[in-house]
Amino acid sequence: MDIKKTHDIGTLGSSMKGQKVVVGGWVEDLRELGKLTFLTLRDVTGVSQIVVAGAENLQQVKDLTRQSVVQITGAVQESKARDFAYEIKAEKVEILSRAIHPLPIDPLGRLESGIDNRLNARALDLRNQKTASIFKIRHNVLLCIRKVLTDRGFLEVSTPKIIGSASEGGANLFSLKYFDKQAYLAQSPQLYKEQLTLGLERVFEISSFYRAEKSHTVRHLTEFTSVDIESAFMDYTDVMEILEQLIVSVFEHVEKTCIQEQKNLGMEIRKPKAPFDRVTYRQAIEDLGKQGLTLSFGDDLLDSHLRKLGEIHPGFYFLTEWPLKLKPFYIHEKDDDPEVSKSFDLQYGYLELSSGGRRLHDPAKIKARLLEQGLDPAQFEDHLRAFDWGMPPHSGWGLGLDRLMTVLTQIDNVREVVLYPRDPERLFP
RNA sequence: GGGCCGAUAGUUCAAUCGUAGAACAAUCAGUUGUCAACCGAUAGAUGUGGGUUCAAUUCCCGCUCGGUCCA
Repeated sequence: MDIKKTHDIGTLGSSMKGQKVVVGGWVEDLRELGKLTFLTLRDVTGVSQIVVAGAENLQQVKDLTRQSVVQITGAVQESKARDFAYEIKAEKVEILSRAIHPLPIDPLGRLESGIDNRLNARALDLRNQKTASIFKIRHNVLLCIRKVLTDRGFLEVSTPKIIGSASEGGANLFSLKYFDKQAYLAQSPQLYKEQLTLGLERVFEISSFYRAEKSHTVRHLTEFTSVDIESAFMDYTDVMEILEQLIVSVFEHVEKTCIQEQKNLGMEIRKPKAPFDRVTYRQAIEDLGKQGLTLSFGDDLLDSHLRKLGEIHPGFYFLTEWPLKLKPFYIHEKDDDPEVSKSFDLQYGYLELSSGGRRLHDPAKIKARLLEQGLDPAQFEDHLRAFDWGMPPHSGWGLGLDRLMTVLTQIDNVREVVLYPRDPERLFP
């Protein structure tokens, strides 16, 4: 049987009256009126109405279920329907695949199923135009990120996800058996991307990373997508600017290109204004002190603190110059204030979207910091070797793509914006 | 790991210590212009183990699963 479509539904129009077409798609809805049946047929490009008449064709669609796959051969004609400018009068109806009934969720979303049911039937959930819109937006976000970074002279790279030693200290790593060796799943491309600056100067990676944290919240996943950049000859303020411009570009791009998706989601994307506020850690704890939350220099900011800061600074802002001791071993200290680091987080309200900074490039300093943090420099031998081969001063950041998606789409739960999310409980599908 | 909330029909919800109700979906009948079609009929459910009670879906405890907040 020939399954060649002559047209995608989105390419049809009322100007094609009388033209014979072959279309294929999923039965979204069907209305039987005795000697006449209307089908609403959807493919990935759009939706159309099919009119079925005649004893033989009616027999074909008599026990047709919603979401079944059909191929229609027919002619385009004018429609009297309110919602369709044209329709297809079916000459031949072929059922290519039958959907069972009942389906585990209502893919039209007329009755909105709970997230657990939808994730259990995720592939089907994508027939819901609201859900599909999220992932069309995600595609456009990725497209834009690649374009912006490429235009800035960054090269896209892929680093290993199976790693032989714990890259930033052992906590929170998934371990796995690698034949007869111990291996781990990478929680960040940090060490690799730093090394790559000495050969490629400016690199970025968009990839999944893994964190074995038993956090069950709307913003944590054990497998998440990270956008990472690392650049030689840039200070932390330079990569902050790149991040800021990237965020603005992403919002602008989606605002312009995803009109229908915004409609489907019932939301409007509004481009944020650059520059974002820059708030130093010292300023932040001072502000918190005024709100009755007393902190000393060196205290980490808890969720409650970040929420309060989020109230003071709604939207995007940078939280900069953290105490060095709160930062990983590879972060550079400030020249005039060695207690403070050349580091920043990009926040959206209370939500941390990105973390970055200037990195140490002097191997002696790195070794000292490793010891300070109770880590064994011998474990980092492979990494440290590269620092003797002409390691340039460099800076970078990692951006949580899934979290950015929740901000962009104004959706609370990060599971909504990931096709098959992994959290401490969910391993299937 | 801890707190709070929850688990009722395929789905989304309601109710009750004593016959568990609706909407959408389904099945059957009718309908040649529907478009979240209409119309009549039919069928379909209290997560799991224990306890209290004459009686538990309802109250209590454990477990499992989910949601959410915190660490």
